[in-house]
Amino acid sequence: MSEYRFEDIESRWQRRWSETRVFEVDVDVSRPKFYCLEMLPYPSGDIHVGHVRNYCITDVVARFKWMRGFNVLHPIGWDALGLPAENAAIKRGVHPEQWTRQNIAGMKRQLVRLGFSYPWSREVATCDTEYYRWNQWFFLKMLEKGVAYRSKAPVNWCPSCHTVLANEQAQGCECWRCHSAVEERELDQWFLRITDYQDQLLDDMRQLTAWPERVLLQQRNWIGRSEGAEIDFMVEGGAPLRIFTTRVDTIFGATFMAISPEHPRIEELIGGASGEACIRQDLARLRAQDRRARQAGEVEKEGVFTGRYAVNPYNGERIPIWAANFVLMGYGTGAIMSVPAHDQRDFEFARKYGLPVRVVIQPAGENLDGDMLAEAYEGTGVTSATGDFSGLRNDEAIRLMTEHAEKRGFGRAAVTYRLKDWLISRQRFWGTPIPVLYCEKDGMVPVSYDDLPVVLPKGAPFTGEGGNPLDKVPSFVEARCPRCGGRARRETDTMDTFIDSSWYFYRYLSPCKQDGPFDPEAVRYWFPIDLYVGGIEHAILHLVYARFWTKMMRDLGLVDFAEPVVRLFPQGMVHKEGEVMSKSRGNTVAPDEVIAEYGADTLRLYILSVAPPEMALEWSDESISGAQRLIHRVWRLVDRHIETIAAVSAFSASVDSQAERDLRRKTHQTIQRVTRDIEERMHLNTAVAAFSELVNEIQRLEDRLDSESGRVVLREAVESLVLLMNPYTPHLCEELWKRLGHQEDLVRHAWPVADPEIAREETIEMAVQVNGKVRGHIVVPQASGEEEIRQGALAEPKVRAHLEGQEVLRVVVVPGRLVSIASRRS
RNA sequence: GCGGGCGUAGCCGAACUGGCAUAGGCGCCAGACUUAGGAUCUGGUGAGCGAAAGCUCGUGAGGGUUCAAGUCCCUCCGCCCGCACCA
Repeated sequence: MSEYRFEDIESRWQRRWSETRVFEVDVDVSRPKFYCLEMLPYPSGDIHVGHVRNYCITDVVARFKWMRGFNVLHPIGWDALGLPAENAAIKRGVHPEQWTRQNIAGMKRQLVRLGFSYPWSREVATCDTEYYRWNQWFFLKMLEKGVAYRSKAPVNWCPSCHTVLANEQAQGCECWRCHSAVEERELDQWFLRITDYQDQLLDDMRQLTAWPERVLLQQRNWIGRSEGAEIDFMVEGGAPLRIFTTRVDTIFGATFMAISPEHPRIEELIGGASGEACIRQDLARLRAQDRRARQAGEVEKEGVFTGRYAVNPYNGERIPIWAANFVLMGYGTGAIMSVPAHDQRDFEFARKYGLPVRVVIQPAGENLDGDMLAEAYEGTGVTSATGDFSGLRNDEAIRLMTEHAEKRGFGRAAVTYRLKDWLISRQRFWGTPIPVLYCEKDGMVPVSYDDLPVVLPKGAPFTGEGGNPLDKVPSFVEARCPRCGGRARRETDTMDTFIDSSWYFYRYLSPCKQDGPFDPEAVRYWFPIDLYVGGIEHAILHLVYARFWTKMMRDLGLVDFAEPVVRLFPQGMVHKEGEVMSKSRGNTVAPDEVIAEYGADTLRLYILSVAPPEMALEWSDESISGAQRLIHRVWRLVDRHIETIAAVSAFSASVDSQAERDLRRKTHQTIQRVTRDIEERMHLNTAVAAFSELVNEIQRLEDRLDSESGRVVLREAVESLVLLMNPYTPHLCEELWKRLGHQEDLVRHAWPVADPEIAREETIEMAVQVNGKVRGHIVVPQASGEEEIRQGALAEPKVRAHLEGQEVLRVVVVPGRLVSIASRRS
């Protein structure tokens, strides 16, 4: 009996896969393709079993698709630019590139050790100059089209990361990377006009039928499309003030206006007011309130009267203009009409400052009084006390009142979005240099295409102080203007690394291409991505950017479709001791130790068997022994039958004993189950249960299979098992396959096909219920008719006993399932 | 507050369109084989009652629809995730 030595087996097959380049693929129009993608990992150092889970899922699907005859692209690369490398440089004095390359080498070794089916010739690292040069190329294209632009704007600054952040990356006023509170700064920065695509990003969600609804929902919320109207209120002694509202139907109930303390016109409005100094002091206090708490509505509503009045264009009413902390400059126009009767925020504010509350929408069958209200009424109803617009259903009022504003020229229907343009400048070194120059004479000048790439310089000082190290490299900063040849200063901001990950899946198709970011022919063949597996935390960062990027490329004429990913599959997190496993929590389990003790196949099988891939998985060191045992059982099973099995010829003998029929049936049922579990349902864990059942069944029957035909059946069962398990435990299965006398690599071998005739049960055991309780079982032939089953059920002794003295009211026969008898005392 | 998800044995989890709840694994118990076992194999393992056949209860709680509910509907509880003064 031979021993299962996973170190030998796994290293041998890993070597073979590498030497025979078995996972390398090319465009082959004669075969159907499958593009199986996992999210680009950041090379932080060690991978933990959380990452491993992601890659196990795609590896099972990739190997399965191979065996189903697809031409499978399952590439991997590295999200290799970004802050941690630079922080490591500051801390330890290693260059970010060196740190990154070392980490990549280490992680690559781990991935190879896990036996994943990657075409390594397509490996891409975004810190390769040949990668990021295309970031620069895209940037120049976008600059030409006006998609990239530079603008001064209030932006989010992370004091700990020493750089600005995009809106998406500072949700809840917290830095997505380090969770520091971000500050607002007014800076000149580079943006991408993602807002040009906001409606497409929403509308094209219709195409994303294989994306989880919660991801689409998160994206919809983030884009935050809101339909309403813009109305200009005249300001006494000043220019009109524009507000945005979704409830123009309540405008007759506006009893004051409120503007953000940060509103650009605030100085003008308070200028010359009585008590100006006091007002200014109050404003300063409001502005100093914690930004996050203010945005989250956690601070009490406060404000100050500016001393000025506006005029409601619908009724000519004069209303005071207040500055209020609950009005945010970042949304709409930064000014609102306040309708306390119909908006809870306005209501709270009005009560605090004694401002009038006037009801103008009456709910059906009620007559609300502003002075009596305990809270705002925000529902639907009929307009009242609204002049010419009285007595209308409020949705109708919105339509008519908007029309009125348009006719009179003081307002119009308008749509507001929460999405902001993508701020891509970063004041850090380890990113793609933005390819522009600032000439003393010509101003901002793009680097010419011929001068790409603009390469990150060697020898930058990583001190952690004094801003971006790029600023301190004269050979980088000092340049010639491509237009006039005069002195120019190079832009030292680098790009957000989310740019790198917005299009890497195109680069995989032609990673060495010199004259373009990717080969259009290859895109035509491989795209769209059939399956994209990764963490849910990217629902509105990476995945919105990536969708935008493809649309932008389509508008550049580079691709002819709008959405890159057919099916998105967010895998569940791995937890340990009830918490998400992560480096920052310090509760990671490294695959290396597990592999050293159990082998890669056991780790893979365990991770996949314990929970469905989309659900959270609680890591447990104990239950891994279940996977280990299954592998040992399969190993020994093949081992003890290898000689008898190898001796039998292909299928010939007739199958006649009960044991033979039982095992054949189980074999074909298992093929059906596993195929469906992987292909249709992605229930990768239940397939493992099916493996166990088949092994159990083989062991139960093996002693009764020593005839010629028995050995044939046994061979079919064992070989099917090896084929079915191959996506999960490829080293083991390749080894067993070879021992079983085959030459071919398993990925090249066809997936087994079930014969439904063989898989079908000969007889069916059906439960018989009497008044909802199972009282007996009957065994009927497969082909029984309903009447036959019905008679059998009524004749079953235990059923008869329960029907004693009862009148049968109804008999429901569900063929193949059960019989349900309803009765009552007669 | 709004939106989404989840809640099944001691633990992880099965149960596709309503159809015998608890497949498979872990753990535990017993037995076999063994110099030995943390190896392997076999059997058992939801709760209560019972000598047994069997009966009753049982999918977070309560109600409903149905011949039949883990699954559908209503009310509530708990946990997780997302959004949140968005005008």
